[in-house]
Amino acid sequence: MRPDSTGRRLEDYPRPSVAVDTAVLTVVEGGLAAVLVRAQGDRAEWRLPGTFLHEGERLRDAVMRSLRAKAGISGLRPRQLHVFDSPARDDRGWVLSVAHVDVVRVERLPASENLRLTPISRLPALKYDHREIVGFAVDAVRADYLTAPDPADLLESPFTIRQLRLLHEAVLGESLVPDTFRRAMLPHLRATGRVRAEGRGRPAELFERG
Amino acid sequence: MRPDSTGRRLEDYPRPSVAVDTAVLTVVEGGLAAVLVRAQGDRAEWRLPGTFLHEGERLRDAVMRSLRAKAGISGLRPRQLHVFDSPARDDRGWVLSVAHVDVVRVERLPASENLRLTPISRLPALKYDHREIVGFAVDAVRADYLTAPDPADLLESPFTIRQLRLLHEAVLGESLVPDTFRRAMLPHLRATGRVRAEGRGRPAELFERG
DNA sequence: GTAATAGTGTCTTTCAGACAGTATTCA
DNA sequence: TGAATACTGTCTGAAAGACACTATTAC
Repeated sequence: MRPDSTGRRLEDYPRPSVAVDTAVLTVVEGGLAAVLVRAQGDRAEWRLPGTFLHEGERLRDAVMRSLRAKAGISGLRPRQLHVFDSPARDDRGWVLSVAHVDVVRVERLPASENLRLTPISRLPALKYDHREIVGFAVDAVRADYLTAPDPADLLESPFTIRQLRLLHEAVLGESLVPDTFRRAMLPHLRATGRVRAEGRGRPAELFERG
Repeated sequence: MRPDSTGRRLEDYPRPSVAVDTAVLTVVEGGLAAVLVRAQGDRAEWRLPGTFLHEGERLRDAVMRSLRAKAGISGLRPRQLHVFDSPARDDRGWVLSVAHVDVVRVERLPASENLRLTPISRLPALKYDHREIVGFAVDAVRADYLTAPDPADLLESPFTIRQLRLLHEAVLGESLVPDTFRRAMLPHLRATGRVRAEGRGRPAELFERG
């Protein structure tokens, strides 16, 4: 390798281990929930799925690999959140963690002994700074759901505006005014002309993302 | 060091070099400008100030150190933007760059042969992915200036609302409606009771961040 | 029929933008 | 005095929230 502007070569610099840790969020029972994993031997220590970066690997590829390996999930669109860099954050040594978030449909989560889906309001103690990562993830996803209809593609298309509103209420953790929500979302939706009955009452029109 | 859950030890994992690169932004002549530096021997290659992480060093400390060493700036509040991770982004080897932004008053920038202040609309070719970093930085700073009065503390306090508006217009790169701007900012300001004459016309009331 | 849900029309409130009118200073 | 800038008050239009009314279904 070539020397840099200070005359030193790349190998002369200390190098941290770099990990990716991902908050996988989904919606269950009217609210956001996070996927937690635990190591085989450890009954109690829950954490977010993560892994160390492989040689020359891109961060999003490492995220996908860790989700597949640790949680059996095929990730979709991991999004970078923040680098956690406290020198003492990992007792094994100097480890930087690049936190990510990915939002997936609950049906894509496999059942497993070492996997757990927990509402974000009732998270257990998590290893490292993983609780903080969930906080970053929730903020990021909620910000997205303020403006666009179901940006994480959680709803099967087509859907009714009621389904869409219930989903947004679950993600945001607060109820929305139906009138205002309908008016805000209609410009971003395309009407299919078809309708679907949901229990009692007049069947609702079906829409697609526009 | 202790082995991790897979039985491997930290040193068994490949480790990338980790750099920090910082877009230092300021306001000159009615618009945003970025600080560019060049290495001693290189007449043409401009880049953002940056450095490699030292052993156990925190990212913000590395940013402060690089600004002091490469540009003679005492940074203020560097903010993390994004990790650039393309394996080919640095021809010296595998280098991750954690991009940052810091906003400083133009008076704090020293004059130097190897330092240049360039309006963001007329950036020259930059090394690595540094042009993209400036883009992230500009977006982040503009988002801040949409809601709060001078969040980067560029204006000496106290200031008039006209001064504040001209600053926000410079940062955002667009003119603002004076009436609306005044109404939006007043709740976040504290009146000092004093006034200041700026050329002709009725002197303007002076405010502080509230 | 009644209850329940979907969708439409309209009223009120709020706020941004426009603008007129007043206040205060310099030339 | 007139020009320039600061500030205040009011009008208009757009959008959110509230709510009444109609439409369509299950029971």
